[in-house]
Amino acid sequence: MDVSSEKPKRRTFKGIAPEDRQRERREKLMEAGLEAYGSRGYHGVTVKEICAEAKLTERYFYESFKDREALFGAVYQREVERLRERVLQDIRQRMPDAQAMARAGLDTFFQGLRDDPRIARILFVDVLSISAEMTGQSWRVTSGLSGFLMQFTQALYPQVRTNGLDPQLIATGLVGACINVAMHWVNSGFAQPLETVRDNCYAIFAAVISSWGAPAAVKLPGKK
Amino acid sequence: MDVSSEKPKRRTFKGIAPEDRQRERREKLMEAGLEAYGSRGYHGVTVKEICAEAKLTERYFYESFKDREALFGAVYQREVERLRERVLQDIRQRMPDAQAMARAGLDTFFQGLRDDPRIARILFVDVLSISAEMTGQSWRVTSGLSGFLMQFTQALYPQVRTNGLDPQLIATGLVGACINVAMHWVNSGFAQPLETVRDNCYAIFAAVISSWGAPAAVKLPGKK
DNA sequence: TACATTTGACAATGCTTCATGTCAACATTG
DNA sequence: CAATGTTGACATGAAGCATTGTCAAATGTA
Repeated sequence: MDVSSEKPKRRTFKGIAPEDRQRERREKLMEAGLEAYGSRGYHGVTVKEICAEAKLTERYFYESFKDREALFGAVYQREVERLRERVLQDIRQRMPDAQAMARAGLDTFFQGLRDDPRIARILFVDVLSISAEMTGQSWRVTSGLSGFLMQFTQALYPQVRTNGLDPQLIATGLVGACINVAMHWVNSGFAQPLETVRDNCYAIFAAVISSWGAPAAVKLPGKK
Repeated sequence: MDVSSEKPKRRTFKGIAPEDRQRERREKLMEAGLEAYGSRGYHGVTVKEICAEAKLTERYFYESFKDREALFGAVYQREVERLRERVLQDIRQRMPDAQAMARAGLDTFFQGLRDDPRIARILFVDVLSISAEMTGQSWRVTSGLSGFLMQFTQALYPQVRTNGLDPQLIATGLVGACINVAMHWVNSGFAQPLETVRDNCYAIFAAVISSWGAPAAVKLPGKK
């Protein structure tokens, strides 16, 4: 009896273990999602299109992701962490030279967007217009970035006098400045050289920090 | 013959001329669109819902607007211009005191968003994820704002030395700072007092301008 | 070779939306 | 009151989409 409840035995196929095959499919779907969402936007893309891009069928989509939003969330999360890791690593390498750290962080940030312009749209635009959950996730990410920036400057310049200002708000503003510059830069097809963009953003950072009386970051960047 | 091409004669109804009725319907649809798009977002709203909100039927929607996007575009355009006019007017009134002008402009900007938080989402979020046309429109609006800001500071501080920086990029950054601060402020349910938000944004402006060697805007805002 | 699993192509279902059309009730004019 | 424009409620059609299901061919296992 009980024939209907037999579990099918999973096995290798084309010399690849079942878990590996599934991981590969998931990977292909993530890449396809990055491509589709990053170029046409979340709302302009169907599951079918993603599957066609990944050369898989809908069945495998729902094998790895509950729905369209789950795929976007996974892509978003991965790209955020990739970019964050790259930036953090380059910042750490420049310790403890504050100016070099800030410049390297900006440099890597913009370089990451130029290397793959698709992620700009995903990280800064689409994520805000999908659902309350995704919006909240984005909000936490950028808030975390602001918090990091705040702690970063306060650790570097403990003597700083912020004159009654709110460092968290200032950090939010600086993050917004970078994001807006990045969006316009991407949107313009990278009209300016990377160094120009990085230097101008750094100049805003430096101006704000030096207005707090901190000494190190004042020097304006000369053209190398 | 030719009975079928008879045009119906338009006439008054409930004491109101046909053009006025139509204008009123259009008005109600714009208000309903503002409410719906501003709270649930463009993609979370159907034509039916907007009509229900406006207490009109679909027929009257398509009387005034070609499609969903046209309504959003009209709402966006109107709210941009309303806010811009308010800000410009308050800036003009403070001429030529640069500090007062900048502070008044920021003040009115944030006040406009607090008065009607729905427009924040429409102006800064949804417009970017509808179509290439709407994205371009938003891009032109914020670029125009950056351009205005640039001319504004250059006119006020003609002696300014920007040390090889790109004023257009800096202005883009400053606009982005305001927008990001505004979004987080709205999103937090206006956690900070308006004056705090305004002062902190102004501090970023002042820091950047004073880093260019301009004298007037240096003074940090004391609590009134 | 016999049989079970995996895969791809695609059909089927059920739902939602946009956009247009129908029609009877109501308001206005003459 | 009669004729006609106006309105609201609802029907309809066409399309798109998410999700599940079917089935035969390809592939691995015993």
